[in-house]
Amino acid sequence: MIPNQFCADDHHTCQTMTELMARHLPQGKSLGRLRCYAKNDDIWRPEAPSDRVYLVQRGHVAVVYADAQGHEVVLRIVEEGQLLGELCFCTPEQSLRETFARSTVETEVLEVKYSEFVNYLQGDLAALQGLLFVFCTRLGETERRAEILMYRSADERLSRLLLQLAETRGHPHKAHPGPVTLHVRHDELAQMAAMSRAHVTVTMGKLREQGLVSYERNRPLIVNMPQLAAHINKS
Amino acid sequence: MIPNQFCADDHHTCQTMTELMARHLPQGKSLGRLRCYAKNDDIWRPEAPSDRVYLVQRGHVAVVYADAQGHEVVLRIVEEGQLLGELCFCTPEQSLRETFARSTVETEVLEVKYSEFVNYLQGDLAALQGLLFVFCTRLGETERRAEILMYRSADERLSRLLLQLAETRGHPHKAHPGPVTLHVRHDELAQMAAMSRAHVTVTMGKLREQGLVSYERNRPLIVNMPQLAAHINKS
DNA sequence: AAATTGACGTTAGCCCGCTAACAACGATTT
DNA sequence: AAATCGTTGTTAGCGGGCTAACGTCAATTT
Repeated sequence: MIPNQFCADDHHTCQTMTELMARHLPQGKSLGRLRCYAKNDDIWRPEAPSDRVYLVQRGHVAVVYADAQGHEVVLRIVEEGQLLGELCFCTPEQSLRETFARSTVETEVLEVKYSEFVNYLQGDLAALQGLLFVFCTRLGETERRAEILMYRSADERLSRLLLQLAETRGHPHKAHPGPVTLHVRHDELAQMAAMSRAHVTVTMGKLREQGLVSYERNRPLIVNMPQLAAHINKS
Repeated sequence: MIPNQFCADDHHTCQTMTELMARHLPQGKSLGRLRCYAKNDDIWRPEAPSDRVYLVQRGHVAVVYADAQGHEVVLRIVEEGQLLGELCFCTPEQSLRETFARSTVETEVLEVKYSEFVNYLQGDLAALQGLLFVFCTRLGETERRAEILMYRSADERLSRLLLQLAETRGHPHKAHPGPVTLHVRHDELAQMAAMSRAHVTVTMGKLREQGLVSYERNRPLIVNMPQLAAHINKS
């Protein structure tokens, strides 16, 4: 009943569980409809009703908030196997999304009507557990994101962001404990750390000089996690 | 089964539900133990195990993160009737909290061991629904907080923060739609908006000149919500 | 091969917000 | 009444990060 039993003692296992649950959710009943999007397509726009949820099958989706001036900030990146949508039972069908959901690469999603999703959940206790996992993981990530943004120096915000990204979506290097690789551009980092792209490049350059990260043109970013963690605790 | 049925179409109703659920959670079984704290007491510290959850009966609790230099940021304010604790099933008993929970006024909390909490949830479907509500509300608030922090100008961050606070914990003025009152100090605003206290005072002064808020020494803060919302959309 | 595109790199100048320090004022304590 | 405390108000000076505008380099397109 309570997901605890499925869960080891680290957060990473929990996140894996979340993805598994999400994968199992609708496929048994062959719910929904498969949709494909090219890079930079909008999956929804602010004026769209939030009457459906999505399961990302392949690719990445950024949830983006844009203010009146068109200033955009990335609220979240949703990856393969994860749920996408306002997962809130308080503001269902009638209300509007107030964000963009935009594919950052070529992406396939399974689109499920909200009412069908709810029906499915009602009949399946395991699905409810899965949903608890999703909320749990999302909340943790979002709190961490907010924590990062409260730091005022660019160095600190960027270092902390890289650490979080490395922990949540980094691919470890063949059994080495330290470095993990990330695929992320400077302008994406800028939107996530609330900095300008130019200053991200400058700051990343300094981190590279210190050996905390390494990257080159068209090479993945390698984050040296233990050293970066140490850097944060004494800056 | 699905909380949707309990829930009207606005977020405020949902939040009320959350509090009601939290109130009903453990009291039927007389779980836990009542504890009292004076102002500025620590309910937990970073090195404490996260083996229990709390229900705030009276008062306010701030969840605070402090880095190595003692720089403190307020992650959340938990109010009367709300759940306090790492509500995550992934990192239970063994792990440590990495934050402070500190009463901002005289506070009473009901302390419930994590294992008892889980037992209770296993037997009570309504409690599980309540938990879903809690997650839902928390996630929404936290995302909004992160969104606020991504803005770079002090004016914008502070305006948006005031609007959020007014929406989530403002007391409306006798049937007037516009202004709501808040009890919050400048240094608290500073910690939430990631600014210095001095600059909060300066910025608040400007907002006051424009008639968007009004306050005086030892008077509650009055936020003029519609005008403030308009101010944001054209700054 | 040439042109175009997309991403990283660099710099000058400016402005915002921080630090630090102190003043003003009300409330509470002694 | 005097002193202390907590909160808001104010300012000078400085530094960090932004804007804007370019340059560089590799990959892709034509």
